[in-house]
Amino acid sequence: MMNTIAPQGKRATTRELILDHAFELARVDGLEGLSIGVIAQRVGMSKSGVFAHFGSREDLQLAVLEAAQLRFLQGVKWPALKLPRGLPRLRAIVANWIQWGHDYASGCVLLTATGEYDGREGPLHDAVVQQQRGWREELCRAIGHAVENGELRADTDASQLAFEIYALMLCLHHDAGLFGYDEASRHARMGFERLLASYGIPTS
Amino acid sequence: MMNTIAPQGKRATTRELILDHAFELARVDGLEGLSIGVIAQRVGMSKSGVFAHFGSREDLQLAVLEAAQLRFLQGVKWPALKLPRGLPRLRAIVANWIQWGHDYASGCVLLTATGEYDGREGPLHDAVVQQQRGWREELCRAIGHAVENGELRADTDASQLAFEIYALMLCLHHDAGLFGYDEASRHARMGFERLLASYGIPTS
DNA sequence: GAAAAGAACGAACGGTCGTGCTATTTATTG
DNA sequence: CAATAAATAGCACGACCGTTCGTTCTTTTC
Repeated sequence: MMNTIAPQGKRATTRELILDHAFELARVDGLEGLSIGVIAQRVGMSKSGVFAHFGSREDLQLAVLEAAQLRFLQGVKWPALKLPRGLPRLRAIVANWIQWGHDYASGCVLLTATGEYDGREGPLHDAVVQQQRGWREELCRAIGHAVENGELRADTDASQLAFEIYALMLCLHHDAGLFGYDEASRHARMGFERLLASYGIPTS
Repeated sequence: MMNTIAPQGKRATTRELILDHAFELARVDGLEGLSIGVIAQRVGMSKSGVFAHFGSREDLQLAVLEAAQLRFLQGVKWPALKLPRGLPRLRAIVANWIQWGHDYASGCVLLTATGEYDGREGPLHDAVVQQQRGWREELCRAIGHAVENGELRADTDASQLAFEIYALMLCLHHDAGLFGYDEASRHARMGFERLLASYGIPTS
């Protein structure tokens, strides 16, 4: 027989186990600080055993980056999709994002990665750019729905508002890591409310 | 005789030469990516020659961090001090900051450093925290002057506005590195104007 | 249960890292 | 110019890096 219990092959299972530990390491040391030896130690495997799952260190880094994005979407985007399009969903995205900032105040792989690869070339740079561009577009789309619903001013520049929301979240992570999450999240929340008030329909 | 030409001892001169090259390297690879061997190669010295100027790699990183801050203050803060306190100076700070984002779009040592050390411990973490805290306080002070002058609303929360300004600058660097400076600086400038409009005295 | 396939191990390679040493060269002083 | 001090070079060490390769152990297939 083949699979009595395991829902997926052993290969995929340990691969995810490796990625779990690699993800935690990358949160602190960044993708560039990842070391196959250290990962192997944490997982309880040999270096070559870990290495065999990814043809190279770079492929491992790419896999960790992808895993990080998956977790971000799971925590921020997907739950928000359950809410109706427009302002409710946009609010949910931001709320989830701020919560995400709490869980990962000690280091977010995605943000660290942009800092590590924005001035370089290669597959990792490209992956980061594509990831960031994609998420920004999703943000613009959510804003667009709110405009269509008449919940935000019709002349709203979606990319501008997306920039400003993203800015708040960046600074949230920045401050949460350095000064503490509580004050940072307060600032972020207030900033977002101010944004909505500014871009919202004036309640005559 | 001693110093015929050289305005300062040879030691200080080559030390600054080393820091120049190290600074450029750190812009791309971060402080954690600095390597004494690579620096020595660029400067045209031996590894041990470079090493002798700083007792350890960590001290070199600290020196680079300090040099980076010096340049930031030179480019952003000091020129703004020539303007009168209040809104003019605050505007100058932001304008210089945005310009700084242009010159260093390919990587800012200070920002990279926060990402590298916010989740760790040690002298570098402490130095980064102190640096960031100091600059944020300066920002709050500049905002406070504008409030005192009656150029911003009396109920302005300086730390909140400082957060929002800092957020814009963070996202400027973020986007400039990934998507290009021009659009990013447009967004940052518009965001700042919107902030001033929001916190400013309503022109009755 | 035997045979084939897959996964992990262990050792080793070439390379780079930061860091000590000891010379040797260069600059400063009397 | 000679003497002294400072600056740099050269070399070696131990540690870790990513990677390769052949072997061993475990799992799947017949």
